[in-house]
Amino acid sequence: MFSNLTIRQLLTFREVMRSNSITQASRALGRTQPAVSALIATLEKQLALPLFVRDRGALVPTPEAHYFLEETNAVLERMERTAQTMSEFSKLERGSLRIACYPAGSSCFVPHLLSEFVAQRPDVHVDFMTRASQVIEDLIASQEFDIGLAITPEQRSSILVESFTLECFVAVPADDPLINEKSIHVPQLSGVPMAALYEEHDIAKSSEKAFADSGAVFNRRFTVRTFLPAIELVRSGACFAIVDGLTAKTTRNPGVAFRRLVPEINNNIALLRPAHRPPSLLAEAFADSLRTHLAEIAEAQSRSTV
Amino acid sequence: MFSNLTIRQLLTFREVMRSNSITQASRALGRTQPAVSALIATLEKQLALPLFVRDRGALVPTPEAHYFLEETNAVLERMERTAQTMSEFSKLERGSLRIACYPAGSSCFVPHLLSEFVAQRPDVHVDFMTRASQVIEDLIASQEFDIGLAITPEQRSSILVESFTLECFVAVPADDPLINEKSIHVPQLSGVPMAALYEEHDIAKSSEKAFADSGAVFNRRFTVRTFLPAIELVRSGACFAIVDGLTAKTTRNPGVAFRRLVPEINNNIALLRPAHRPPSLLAEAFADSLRTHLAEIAEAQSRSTV
DNA sequence: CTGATTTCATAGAAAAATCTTATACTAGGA
DNA sequence: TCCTAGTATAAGATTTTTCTATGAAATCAG
Repeated sequence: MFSNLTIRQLLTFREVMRSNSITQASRALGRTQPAVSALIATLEKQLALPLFVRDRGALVPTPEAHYFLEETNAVLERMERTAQTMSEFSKLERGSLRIACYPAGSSCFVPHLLSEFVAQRPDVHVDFMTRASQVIEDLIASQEFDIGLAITPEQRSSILVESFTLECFVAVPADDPLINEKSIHVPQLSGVPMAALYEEHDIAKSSEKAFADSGAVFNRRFTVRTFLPAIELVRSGACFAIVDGLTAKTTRNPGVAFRRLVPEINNNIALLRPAHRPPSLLAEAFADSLRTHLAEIAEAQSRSTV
Repeated sequence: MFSNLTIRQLLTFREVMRSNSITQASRALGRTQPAVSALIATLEKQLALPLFVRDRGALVPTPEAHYFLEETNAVLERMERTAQTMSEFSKLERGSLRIACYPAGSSCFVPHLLSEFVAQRPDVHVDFMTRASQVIEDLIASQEFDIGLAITPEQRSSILVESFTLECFVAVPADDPLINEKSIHVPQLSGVPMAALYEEHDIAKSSEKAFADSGAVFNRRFTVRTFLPAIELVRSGACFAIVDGLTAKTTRNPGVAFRRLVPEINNNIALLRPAHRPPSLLAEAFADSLRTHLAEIAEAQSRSTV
């Protein structure tokens, strides 16, 4: 019914109303006068009413034209705003990003990347949530979050998983003699007080198994939920800890050093994204950033292993 | 910047979002599938972002597409409403009409035409005002009203005047013997008590002059501002009155009859419209109606004169 | 696993819309 | 009366849109 109306017509009409002249409007729009003349004529035919009365060569808008101008302005303004927003979307200057992250990545790694990512983008909104890895799986599967970082989960059709293998490190107090070792062998930690995650956690299980395999005694002195407090315990000299690679990589505590463990314990973490739904450009971009940095860390660790 | 976007694109996009399929959308829109496919491709290029991800042949909208759909709906709805309104304008089903009318036309003539005019047009709003003829001139000249009906004014460049000459009639009580005359000669009213307008009024002046010219005595018993009360005075037998043609034509009072006056007194009334401004379609249409009926009355009277 | 069906994309041709150039007409000012 | 400024119209060129035909990828039924 009105699908014949075009934005072009509205823009032209608005300009003609502004200048009260077809010739001037044509100049302002960079077109010729007959083009504008024909366009207005078409518009009048489509609306089935005169928009201008030609009074001695001049153009006088009818009351209907004034009404139509108001509507035209409303439509064009909305279009302009929309186009602006879409352009910001495409330039990644606007949008929202929901990120769910497991504790090890939440203290430093992801926040650091995030702050870099949003630095030049004042209109990007971020919803950042720290949860246990198992919870993050669900948050991603249910599409409540765009990007998740967690311990690599089981394969699930509702989640796209990109896994990275990081190595675990030993957190050593700066004033401990072991600080001079390049690598620490499990037997060297036999009986030494340790801070470790609760027993069900992969790293804790792997650690205890490594000790058992080496015939060493795992002296669990502290059980923690995340490695953050563990680092502080280590710093104070109360214990050692076997921590995940991300924590080791991102911790900046002068009282604690990280040394490689022999045999190595691996820890798989993954970038999670909802399947069955295209990502927003922004999510895509930030996922790129995360992916790149995770790959870099994994690469650096595996290289130094060789 | 966005002038390349067309309503057609928005309509097509909306349909594709609705059906989640280019093929179905093309069917719904009565176009071919490649046309829609190309149109969406163009749209994605213009917005510089993907709107759909082709997931195993199916079309899955991106988050940006969902946002764009909301904006699209808002724009299209507004366009639809506007087009609807403009269509109603063109069919004279909607609009507003400001009418200023002098007293003689206000009691019956104009209201009657008006009610007929708006009968099938529930969305037409009317602002009707009764004022003295001199005031009406200004209301029209200042463009506050679209249409005026008043005693014919002096020529003014800000007012378009269409004048009609009506004849004045004698209002006779139904029980008076003069009721049997076809025409009443001025001398027959000599000394008879009369109701007349204030002395400055054209009709009053013409009447007194006619009496003077005939050597008859004008017995002014009542001075009134409008003829409406005069008619009632006549009905009660208190007096006679010489009233304008419009009042005579439109009064439906069984106690009063109207007879032609010899010699005749003319009364010029005019349809007034603001110059330098195009009329709304509605004003134009109602002016047509007024013009037609006034011409009819004038014609009928002048015919019977012959 | 294979053939049929569905869906989207692409290419070239056809059709439609839009623009430009050229020209005519009108009104107002020197 | 001529000149200027404005709009309308016509014809040809250009651009955009659409259609037909076809190919490629995925789903589905057997």
